[in-house]
Amino acid sequence: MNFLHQAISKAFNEIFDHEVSENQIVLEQTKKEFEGQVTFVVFPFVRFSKKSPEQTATLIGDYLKEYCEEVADFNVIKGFLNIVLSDAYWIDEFLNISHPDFGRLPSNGQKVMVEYSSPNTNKPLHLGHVRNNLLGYAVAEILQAAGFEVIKANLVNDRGIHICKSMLAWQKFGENETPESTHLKGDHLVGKYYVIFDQHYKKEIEFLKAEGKTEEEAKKQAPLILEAQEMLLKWETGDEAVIALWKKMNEWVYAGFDKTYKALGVNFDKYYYESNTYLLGKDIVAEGLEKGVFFKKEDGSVWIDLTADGLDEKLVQRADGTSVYITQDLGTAQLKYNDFKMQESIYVVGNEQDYHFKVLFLILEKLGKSWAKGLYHLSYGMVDLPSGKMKSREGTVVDADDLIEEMKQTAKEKTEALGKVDNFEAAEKEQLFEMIGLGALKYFLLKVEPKKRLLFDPNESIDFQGNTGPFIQYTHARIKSVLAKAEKELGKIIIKKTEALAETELELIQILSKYPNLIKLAAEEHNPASVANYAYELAKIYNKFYQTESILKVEDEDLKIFRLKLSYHTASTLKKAMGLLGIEMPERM
RNA sequence: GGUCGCAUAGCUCAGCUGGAUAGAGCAACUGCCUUCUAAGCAGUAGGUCUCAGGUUCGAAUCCUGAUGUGAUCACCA
Repeated sequence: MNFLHQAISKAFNEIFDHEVSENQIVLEQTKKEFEGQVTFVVFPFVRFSKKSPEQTATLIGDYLKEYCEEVADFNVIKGFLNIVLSDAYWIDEFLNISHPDFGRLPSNGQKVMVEYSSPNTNKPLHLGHVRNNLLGYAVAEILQAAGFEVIKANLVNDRGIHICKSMLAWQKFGENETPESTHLKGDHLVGKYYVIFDQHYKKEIEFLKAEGKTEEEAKKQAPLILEAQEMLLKWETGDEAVIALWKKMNEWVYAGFDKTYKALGVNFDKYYYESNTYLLGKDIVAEGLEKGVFFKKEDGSVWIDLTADGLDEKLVQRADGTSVYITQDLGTAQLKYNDFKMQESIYVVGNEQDYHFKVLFLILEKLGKSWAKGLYHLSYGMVDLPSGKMKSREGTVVDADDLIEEMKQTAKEKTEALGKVDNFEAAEKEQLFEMIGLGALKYFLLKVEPKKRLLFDPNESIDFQGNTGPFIQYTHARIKSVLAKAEKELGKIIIKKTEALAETELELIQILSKYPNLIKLAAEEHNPASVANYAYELAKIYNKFYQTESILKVEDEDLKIFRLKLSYHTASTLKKAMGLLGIEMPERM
């Protein structure tokens, strides 16, 4: 639409003798109820034109119609200049869409890291992690499509008191159970012992309280927690038996996670392990002290004063010299940068840690790290149940593996009920159920803006109709089915289309031509939801087209080929867009 | 209590950087399969965009305040 900006700018110059730069001119899409495709709102400019809005718009319209061959007509309603572009223009636009590289933005030479998933190794993944994984993956894919070089990173939280709890419980009550002996996924087995720990721990607390201790005392003095803490110390000193147990159980968890990751279709280029990074950051603490950014209290603990920035004083190193959470994050941030020298670094982490990241980034900035401005916390809302927050101890978590399995099952039931897959091979059926089930789940989680909290009702199955993944998948399969019947024609080169474009054809070309800009915006905003919503819009418009115009049965050969090509590019754009969300598209369903 | 989010149809959500009569889906109701896949299409009904001020030609959108709701304010991660 560049030519319109130029022409309108020129029009102001020539008609009203006033400079209006091109970037002051905002064009928007014309509302459906009016004629035209592009609207220019003249209200902000009437003070230059010194004419009524209607007159201003009409004068500009006349100018455009005369000097722009793309402008076929216009109409003016109040201060709105609605511009009708010629069919020739839109056909031309369609040829752009047909280019094989359409929608893949050229490399911008920028490197970005997306850290996501970052699980604890003491329990299996739940629905909240699923949202995190899907968001991280999608954002990474979108950035890549927008021309960035992307590194997907996973910072595994593999050490600490939580894993010691599982280890201890297994040691005490596990009777040498293994994933093999129990046929449990490793992460679930370890998670089981995390729960067992908690149950025994609670009993001990009750016991101590019965002896007259306060809740707080009881929590600190329960033998199990003391033993777990002792185990952590042994781990830190490299005790062989503890390390061996730790390795064994972590391996179980990783094998389990790998399955879940695979089922979700996510992947990583780089793993960081907290057991390797938890000691990092002390150099940075020293650096901060030297620069006077940090200060030391009498007991030897190190702090930063952020009260001038509206935050609090924050501890960055304990009196005994050990690291706290933020210490290692400072170190890890530096490590990541040293490894990749990326311009941007995104942390996909829930909004419960907003404050932490605000502090982390601010500290790095105060330390004068040139790369600190490229840090970004992609904060997303929690996934809540109707009963409130998910709590592992109360058994109200929605387990990721269970959910994936249920989605496949539901997909199977719904698909078989429709009776369309009776002639499918068994393997193709299975693949299809998986695609549809996961498509429904992923779309459900990604169509909502990340920062908004999400409500999931386990009693109400995720929809397969309307604004859903399966609807878009269905549209794709439908197109593929038409195309399969016209393979010969598809090879033919376009297109002399002389007839006027049908309304739905025009709408399709319009939305398709917006795809590259959509990718750019979605990348800037780190927002997969806009890609999801786009795919839905596109599918909806296509279905309208499909319903109102015939494709294979039209007499006119040129028109038929045009519509086939239009269908083809719709399918491929749907597939591309949904691919960025990690959603696969079936050839038939 | 301090700080930071969020608030749009009964429910779940869009709303393109301030524009025209605020849009979808689900749920409800009505039509459309001897015609390219009905997981579809077309239609009816459903709104004081939480409230009150302000900014301006114009506000769901920006500002201030209130209310509701969530997160956070650990020498946990």
